Amino acid sequence: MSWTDERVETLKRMWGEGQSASQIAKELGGVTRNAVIGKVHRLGLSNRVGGKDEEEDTSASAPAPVAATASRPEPAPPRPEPAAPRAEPPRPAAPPAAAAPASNVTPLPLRKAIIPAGQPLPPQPSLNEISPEALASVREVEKRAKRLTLMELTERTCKWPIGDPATDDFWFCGLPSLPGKPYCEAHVGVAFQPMSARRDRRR
DNA sequence: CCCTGATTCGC
DNA sequence: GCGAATCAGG
Repeated sequence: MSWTDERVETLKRMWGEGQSASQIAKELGGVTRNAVIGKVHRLGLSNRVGGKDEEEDTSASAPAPVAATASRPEPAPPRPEPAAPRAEPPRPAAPPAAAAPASNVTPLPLRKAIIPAGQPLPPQPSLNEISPEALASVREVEKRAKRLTLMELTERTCKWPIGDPATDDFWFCGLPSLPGKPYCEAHVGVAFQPMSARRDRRR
């Protein structure tokens, strides 16, 4: 893989959005995060500093403290080039157990899901299908959930959706997921149930 | 351990 | 220019 203009553009965009090098590498494919970081540096956009050239200070000149990975300034997106074909359609936010019962069937061939997850997100099981023990456990765990957003999920974070997707009261568990599983221990318990267990519990 | 970016240096 | 290896940290 080489750094085509398109790939560089994606790199710049994602880096500007505050995406991590590894996330960018996954998106691009064919490169490691090291390659991304290396390219970022070569492009000279490693640090988003306000001023231009910034030389080192040999003496004690209190420089403005630079926030590392914090604050995403996200200034007014300079949407220039009126002729540039933006081949990037609106990124469809993958609705897990979301609403939108409309005629589903995503028309867009969304290339790669935003969620770096392997498995699709299953619907929330009905409460009456969950064992009381597991339910209690889950509720306890959800108090400690890290409340991650979609973008913060990784292969090793629990992707169990919590809350109402239609409102702001929605996030993902985010606790450490079991190896090879998309959920943490507690949520695996309610996500993967033996058929027999579900039958017995059904009315 | 998981992750992050930064730097070096052989290619 | 490229990026794996390595470093330094959270």
